[in-house]
Amino acid sequence: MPVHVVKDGAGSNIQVPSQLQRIPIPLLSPTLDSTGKTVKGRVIHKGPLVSIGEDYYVLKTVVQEEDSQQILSSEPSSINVILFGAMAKDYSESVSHGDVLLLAGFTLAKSPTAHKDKLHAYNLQMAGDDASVYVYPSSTLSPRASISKRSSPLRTEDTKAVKVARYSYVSLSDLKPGVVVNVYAVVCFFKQPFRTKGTDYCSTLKITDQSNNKVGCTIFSDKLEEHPKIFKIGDIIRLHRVKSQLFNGAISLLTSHGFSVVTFDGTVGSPVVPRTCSKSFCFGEEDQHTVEALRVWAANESLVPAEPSVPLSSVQPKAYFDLTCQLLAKAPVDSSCMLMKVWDGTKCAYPTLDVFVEPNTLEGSPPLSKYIEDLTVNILVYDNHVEIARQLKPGTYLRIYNLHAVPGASRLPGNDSEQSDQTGHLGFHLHGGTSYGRGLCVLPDDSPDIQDLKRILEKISDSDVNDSSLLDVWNTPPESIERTCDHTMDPVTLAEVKTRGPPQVYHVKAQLMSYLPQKLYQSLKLYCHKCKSIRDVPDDGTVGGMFLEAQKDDGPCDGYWKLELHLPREPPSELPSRTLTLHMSSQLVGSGKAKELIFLKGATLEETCRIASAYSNVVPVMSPQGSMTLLDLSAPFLFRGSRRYYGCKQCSNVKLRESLGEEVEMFDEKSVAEAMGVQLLQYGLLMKLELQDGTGSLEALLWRDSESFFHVSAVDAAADQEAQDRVQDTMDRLCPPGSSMADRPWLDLCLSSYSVEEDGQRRTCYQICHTDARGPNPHTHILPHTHTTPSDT
DNA sequence: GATTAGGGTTTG
Repeated sequence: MPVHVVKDGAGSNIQVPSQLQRIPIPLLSPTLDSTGKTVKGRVIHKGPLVSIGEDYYVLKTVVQEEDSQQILSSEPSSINVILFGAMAKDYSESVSHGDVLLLAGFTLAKSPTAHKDKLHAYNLQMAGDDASVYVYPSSTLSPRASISKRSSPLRTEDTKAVKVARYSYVSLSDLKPGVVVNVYAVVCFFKQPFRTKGTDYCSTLKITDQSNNKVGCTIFSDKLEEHPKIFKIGDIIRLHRVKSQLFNGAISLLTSHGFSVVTFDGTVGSPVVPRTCSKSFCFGEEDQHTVEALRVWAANESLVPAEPSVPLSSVQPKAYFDLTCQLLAKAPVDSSCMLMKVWDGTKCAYPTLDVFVEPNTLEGSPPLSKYIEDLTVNILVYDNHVEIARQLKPGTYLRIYNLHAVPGASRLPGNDSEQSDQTGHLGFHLHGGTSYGRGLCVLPDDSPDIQDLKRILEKISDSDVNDSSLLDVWNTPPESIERTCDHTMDPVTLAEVKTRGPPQVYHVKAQLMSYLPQKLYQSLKLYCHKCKSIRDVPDDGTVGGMFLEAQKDDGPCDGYWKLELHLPREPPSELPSRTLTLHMSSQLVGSGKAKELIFLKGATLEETCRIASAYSNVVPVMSPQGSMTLLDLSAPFLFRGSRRYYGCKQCSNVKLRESLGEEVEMFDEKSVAEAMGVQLLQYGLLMKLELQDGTGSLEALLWRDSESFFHVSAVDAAADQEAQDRVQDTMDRLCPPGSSMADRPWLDLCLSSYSVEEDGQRRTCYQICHTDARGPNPHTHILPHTHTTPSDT
């Protein structure tokens, strides 16, 4: 057989004649006696098998010298090889592009195509019994082969095959123009592949090595997977078959035919794992050493920034930075802009831009809680990056390069109205173009750069609690989570809890030593989603006083349908009778919904409560300048049955219009508040519990999950005696008045730790979550007690 | 079958 395939492994019985003398391709000339000579090269072109008569074939192929950088010759390092007869057929069936050949028994003939193909002036003709082709298939260069070589170094056939494939690498200081070479280097600048005006994607790199030469490198390929997988400066790159050339007076490298690339993480001491799409690449001990040496060299040169990216919490306005994050959701904005919602588990120190998109255009789930929403930032991705962003799946970990934090972004695609209160907020833009390496890429799941991030984000998602501002978590009503501690975690002692840093979730068994506030009504709070402020629920004395104050204003108020009641003052008052007025929106009267929304002017708190029991929505008002307005927002703005609702003084922008309510379909506290420009405050229960378990004691807050802890809704607890009793019952059971610790029950608690910043100091806080204090039979522990409520005062 | 780009901020 004139074509011999030299297989890897012990099964090969082909011996390459050892007495052959190898001639580099550029040195081949007709004066050379080819007897006993060989040529070695890699197949860079394989033509079709051409039949020229019965059972007679011709095939043309091109091989390229493997070690050409060592040859100083004007002759090209690639040569045409013409195979004749059965050998052509054999070759056609057993040789592939990329294989390495050893050719023997050839003759040289003038190449008729040299002027056209710029290859060697002569070609090799392979015919007759003397001609032999030894083939080292590129698949024998697989890592498997090189591993087996390492584990059994005495297998000579293996060694031969690998030896033929061993590459030599050139220092960047030794590059001569016009030569195809292999190099190992450290990446000091890179762009993710971008579309060219031609047919390919292009990666633009700058690389360096121990010679300290910095060399530009341009990689073209129409296949994205063939591009180097570079994630950060300092990554190690190995390039095979790149061509050196002069550009602007400097040497640069360009992909040549059959190029390949492998990259490695540049961290000293980390495992040397090749990143490549290639199924057949050569990697041995020597490569391992080369990578490690480059890592150590780069570390000593301080080429590599300490951190590959910047967390959102450290981002400053106007900065360009790299971000490592997880994609939560995305939505097209227009043809040249895409919205990506991402997070990295840290909170941006500046308010960030909100971007409105139609919910049905959003791919991926919107943030599951107010807390996660507060950690989520909107990134607008423009132009050339949209193509890449479009292919991303929510959940993917990304690195975004040269992201721009734009302060005071005010105009946005898609929604230019209602942005007025967002001026000054940071907007994140991935601008079009690729300058400064601008772009984005997917980080593989096993990337060392995301392992910590993954753990943190999963922990936040699981516990759903962890914030520098504890109150941010409020907006996740427990009934919408329905998540309880799964109790698969082993309980830990309180002493142990205190030794670990946040954020963590623990399962503990503990007793309640004490709690605050002792007067339960003081635990009722009003919370604003928007400005995160929290305030106490005012007592009836304070609210009643505000109603009396509002009565002093007794002016007219036109434009509404009204019913006036003239009431005498309590004797012995000599003041004239006062007027109590029921107003209704004219529009609602017209549409038969008049009773849905009543405005009440001149009433006392007590009268308002009585009237509220007959109408679904009662809004106390006054009209100091002849036009209707709400009372001071310290007072409830709305009465619904026994429930009272408050608005945020800071965040409300009250506007009562005559047509108010006409657009409202269902009248509840939310829609009424919205129609009047009131930012509705939410009720919550806030308590501080002192726990102990024999190993130590610990203060934990009860806030986010207090409603499920007590089986009570906070708004009911503010209005309803029975709900208040339930809270008191629970506390009396956990901490019976006058009891000793021995009498108190042990609780199974789920505890979240999180970090809070106060006056520049970080402090660890704990919150009880996912815990049901009332157990399976909530009504079995009703103990006699006295209680205090807001209306008692 | 050659060409593409050849680092150095959008203008939303």
